[in-house]
This record gives sequence, structure tokens and C-alpha cells, in this order.
Amino acid sequence: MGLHLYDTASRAVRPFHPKTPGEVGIYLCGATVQGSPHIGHLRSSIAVDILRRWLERSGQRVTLIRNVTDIDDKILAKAADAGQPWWAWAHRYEREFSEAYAALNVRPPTYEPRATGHITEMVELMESLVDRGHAYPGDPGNVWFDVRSWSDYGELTHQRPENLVSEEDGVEPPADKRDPLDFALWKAPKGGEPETAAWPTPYGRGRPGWHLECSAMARKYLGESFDIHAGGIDLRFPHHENEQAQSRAAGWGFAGHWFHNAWVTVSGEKMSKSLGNSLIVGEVLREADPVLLRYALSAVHYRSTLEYTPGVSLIEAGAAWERITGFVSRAIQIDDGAAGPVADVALPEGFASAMNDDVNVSAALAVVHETVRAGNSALAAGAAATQEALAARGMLDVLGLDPLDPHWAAASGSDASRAALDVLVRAVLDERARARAEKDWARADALRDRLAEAGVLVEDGADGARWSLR
RNA sequence: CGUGCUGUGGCCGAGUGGUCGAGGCGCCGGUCUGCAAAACCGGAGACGCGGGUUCGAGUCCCGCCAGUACGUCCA
Repeated sequence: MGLHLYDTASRAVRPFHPKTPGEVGIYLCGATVQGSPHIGHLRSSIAVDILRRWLERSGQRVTLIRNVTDIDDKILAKAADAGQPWWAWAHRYEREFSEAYAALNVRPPTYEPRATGHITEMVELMESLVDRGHAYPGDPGNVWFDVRSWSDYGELTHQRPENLVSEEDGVEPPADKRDPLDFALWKAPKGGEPETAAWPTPYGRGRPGWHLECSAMARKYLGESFDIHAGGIDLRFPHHENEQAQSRAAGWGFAGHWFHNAWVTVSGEKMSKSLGNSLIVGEVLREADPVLLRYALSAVHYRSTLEYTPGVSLIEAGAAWERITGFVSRAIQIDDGAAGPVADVALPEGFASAMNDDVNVSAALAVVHETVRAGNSALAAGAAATQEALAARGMLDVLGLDPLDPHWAAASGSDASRAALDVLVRAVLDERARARAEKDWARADALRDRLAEAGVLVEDGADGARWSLR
């Protein structure tokens, strides 16, 4: 069975076939860099990272475009409140996002375009839409998309325009807007907004509306039609609906598959600033190992709501992770072939079919754990577990979680410090071995406790003691 | 109100209509061990409620309850 993916537009799991065999284009709505990334933002990028890794593992060449929205109302407002240039504000948080992605081993996209770098492409699209009769200029600087002119409007989220008319918002729509449903392609500067946040267009100076950038950039880098458009489920409407409407109204095919990930909840509620329950990545990582956060954010199927319980989710991830890394390191001890490259290792059938079934990571992880158990059984029986270790690592690599991935290995210290520590710990363990030989259990236990206080975990085995940091 | 989603053991979470159901955490017992840890073996424990379709439903349909997302310049 080849890869099947759920498609939001058709509300069904469909076979995935790239438009060009062997090559996959993915557009991911990245961050609006108005604030620090929280773990919900990261879930989206991890879900796509896993999809991308699996596609590549399956022999596809993937072009992944993840944009940065570096101009919008909130960025302007927050920067103004803080007395900073909007571009400085945006870039500060763009860097925070980049650091968060890197910390969680999210591989960089093929390209990461910024909205402000694509004004020309946006203006071209806008002109095309006006020419085709699907958009109209309003007050100077304002350009609106004419929703009623596009009969397929609502096809992505299966809504009828007549049901979309908001009830009583109390807010009067702008006078130059012909229909309340129309959305902005271009916005005239509001009072007090800086000159640097406006660009000239045939319709007056202004700045991009929220949706236009993604249509323009997706076309520039992936073409008029491309394979997968990804993003958080809350972007379906209005953002993606509008993107699709304006792109298709311009005559483009746009996305073949819509890949939307569910959100992260804390205590059953979506993270949001107003609830004050946002878990900022930087703060979580201050006391948590990034690999555990990645594990926790990966383990649940991407379309299921992920219930994140502080103090529980990471501990559970930690238990699973220790089990996996413990097995891998034991397997390597018996045969360092288990530390070999995994790029071409054959993966278990069950894993492949789980991944092909709409990227079912939960089911795939079950295969990983079964493999680990089989490997541990082999080790317990005195055999080597090289094949099991390589298979487990190969599967984990698809999830970005190979324990020997240099990204994670680097976090555990340099080789030199590691070697120095090993000499010191060995000295204590040798002393403890002598005490044990003399059946001086009190002394042996005291030495073990000393090491434990320093964070060194000692485990006795048939062929001596092993130590690890915890 | 409209468009959706979710409800599976103490917790997190898979699940194709058909031997009542994966995996992880936790718990209980056992093996190993000076003890511990790890590992392995075994065990207890669940399909929101009510109807319907079917020979047979966690799995399809309807209703209800509960929670939740989005509904135009607001991830």
C-alpha cells in the first residue's frame, strides 16, 4: 500500500500521488512572528517534518516551503506598544521560532520565504484578480476580494456563503467593502502606522492582507499546482479558504491535498494567550530535554487533539525514551554494528503500513516498541540484537528521534568531556566492585548512592556495572 | 444558528463490521539479582448514553448528553 493521506477538502483519506512522480511539493503555513512560539506551533512543524522524512524515506524528493509572516496587524500593534520598529519585532521572534525548530530537530525547509520579500509577486496576483473581475479596489490602498464572484467559495471548508454572514458583530464593515464576506487582499495603512509598513501598488500604498502572501509564495516556489498544503486546523477558515479562492480565481490549480494538524490542548482547552495557558517552547525547554518534548508532540496522530499535561506528558515520554535508548546502547555494547548507518536499513512492514496509513505515528510507535522488546529479549538470552537495534533506529529516524542522530548525541556533551567522565566514574565503580567482591554491601551501596547524587545511574549486569547519566 | 471535531482501562492513546480491542505510562505477581535498577514473563483493568441497520458494531445510521474548534481582517 502506498501512502494515503487525509485531505481536508474531500474529507477522506485518499491515495497520495505526486503531480510529478518522485517529486513532492509541500507548502506549510509557518509562523506569524508576533510572539514566542508555543508547543502548539511546534506540533505543526513536527507533523510536517515527519511527513517529509517519510516521503523522503519512501524515495521522494521533497521541496518544503515554510513561510514566515513578518507583517500583519498584530506585529504592527505589538511593536508599536513596545516602541520598536515592526521589522525588529518580527525578526526577533522569527529567530525564536528558528531556535525552537532547531532544538526539536525539525529539519530546515528547502526554503523559508518572508512575506515582505514577495510584495511584487503579491501585487501581480492582485492585479490579475482585479483584471479577471474577482477583486476590486476600495479606498486608496484597499483591495478586496469579491467573494460573490467566485462561485466555489466555501468549497474547502464546505460552507455556504449565506451561512457565513456574521450575526451581530456590532462592528460596521468598512464602507468601501461591497459585501461583508469580501476579504482584504491589500490594506491601506491605518492611522499612525509607519511608512516602512506600506508599499506602492497601482491601487495606492498599503500592506498585504493576511492571505495573499501564501498564494503568491506557493506559486513562486511550487508552481500553480502543487501537492500538499499544510498547516494548523484553525487555519482552514478563513485563511486557507481564502487562499484557495484567490489562487483558483487567478486560474491556478493550487493544492492537491490539504494536510491539517489538530491542536494541542492543556486541561482540555486549546492553548491561547487569553486563557494564559500557552506553553512557550523556550520555557518548557528550560527544564525539559528537547528530545522528550519532540517525542511527546510526535506520539499522537497528527489529526487527533494532543492533550498535553505538564508534569505528566514529558515524564511518560521520558520513560519510553529511556527504554529505547537503554536498549540501543546495550545492543551497541554487544555489537557496535548496531551503531551503523540507518538510512538504508529495511523497516518492519508494520511500521511502513502504519506510516502509509495517513502517517499513523501512534501505530508506528507500537512497532518500534515491539521491536525494542524483541531486541531486549534477544539480549536477555545472551544473543546480539543488532538487527533489532538498526530497525528501531531506522524507524525512529523517520520520526526524527534516532538516539544516535548527531543532533541528539551532541546534546549529551562532547566526546572529550564524556571520556573524562567515564574515567572518573570507572574509578568509583572499580572501587565498588572490590567492595562487592568482599560482600561489603554497605560500602558498595554508599558508592552507588554517591554516584546517584551526581546524576550517574549505576546498573549491575552479568559482566559488570554500566553507568549512564540521567 | 452554521460548518466540523472529539468522547476507548487510573493516565496517554491505536483500532480494518467478525475469534470482545495495539502500544506506552502506572499498578500487581514472577524470573534474574546481595539489594536496587534495568530487562524479560505473566496479570488485573475500557469502547459517553439510548435507539436502529446487520447473522454480527467500539467500527455504519439516527437521537441525546458532554467537551471543543472555526465562523472575515482573529494562528
